[in-house]
Amino acid sequence: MPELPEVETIRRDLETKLLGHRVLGAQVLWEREVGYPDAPTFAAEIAGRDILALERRAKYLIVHLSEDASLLVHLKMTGQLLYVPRDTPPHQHARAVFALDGDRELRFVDIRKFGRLYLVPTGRLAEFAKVANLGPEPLAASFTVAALRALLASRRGHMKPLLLNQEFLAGMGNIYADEALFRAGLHPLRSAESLKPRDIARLHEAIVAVLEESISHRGSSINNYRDPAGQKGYHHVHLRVFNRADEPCLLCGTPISKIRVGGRGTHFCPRCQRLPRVAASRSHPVTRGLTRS
DNA sequence: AGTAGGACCTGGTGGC
DNA sequence: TGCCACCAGGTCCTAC
Repeated sequence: MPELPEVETIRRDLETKLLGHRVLGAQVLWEREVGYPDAPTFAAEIAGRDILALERRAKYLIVHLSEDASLLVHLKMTGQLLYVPRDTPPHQHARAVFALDGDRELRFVDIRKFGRLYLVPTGRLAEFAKVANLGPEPLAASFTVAALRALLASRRGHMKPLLLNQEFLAGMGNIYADEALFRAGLHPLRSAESLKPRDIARLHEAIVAVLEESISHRGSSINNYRDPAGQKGYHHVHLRVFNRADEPCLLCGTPISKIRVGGRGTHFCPRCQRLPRVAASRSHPVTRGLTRS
């Protein structure tokens, strides 16, 4: 599941390989993965453009091209962008192939067909709905404790779904939401309005730390994530709660709990991430038992 | 504004 | 061994 650290790793890798090169042509193998414009137009329009820059916004990879066009890629759960020699045998799950100068190809491989490609005018990128409604970047210098406090001031509801909301904060997914809450000592069902200044400061530190640590390990490969060379990241061995249900907490030894929150598998330590009694009875009457487990 | 549930998809897994 | 139900999750959509 590519989240911010995985997409950032891909961006950095591809930047060293793609800058200054040209897209000779594109072949769309599964038309529904092209979100805009229609697939034939997409393929025709991208041909002949030079690659000027690579940017990441939330979980989107943005490839800036010449003549006022940008390619937006969302990998969703199983998407991969593979940079390979042209004579590499075809991938079974390739959904689009971009021919590049220099006998290379960029292949968009996506087992589950959830990923999306968009080709939009660079000048109108900011108003493109997918980008326009995104919240702040957690690794930007402007994302301070005060900024997080301001974001939280107008929010209610549980912390886990809030961290997954891309309009609240851009780039967190299921893995790093669980990891950040663990690191901050906050229960996933903790209500946003119940956070004290001390909690917000810890959460801020936790969000930045888990994302930066993961980037330094080239992301987490729980299932399908691969970098442009087809290699796994190695941060998943450093995860403290995600995918560790029933295993001992690394801090206190208590078995990690797994519950469903907002329809998502959610991992936490019932001892290190206690739900305050008041918040428990007010926001979620059944959760008091969960803190014991 | 929030919550829930369905839709989109396929591969892997566990039960029988 | 084979079959099948079910699960995984990012985002969008609808309904409440």
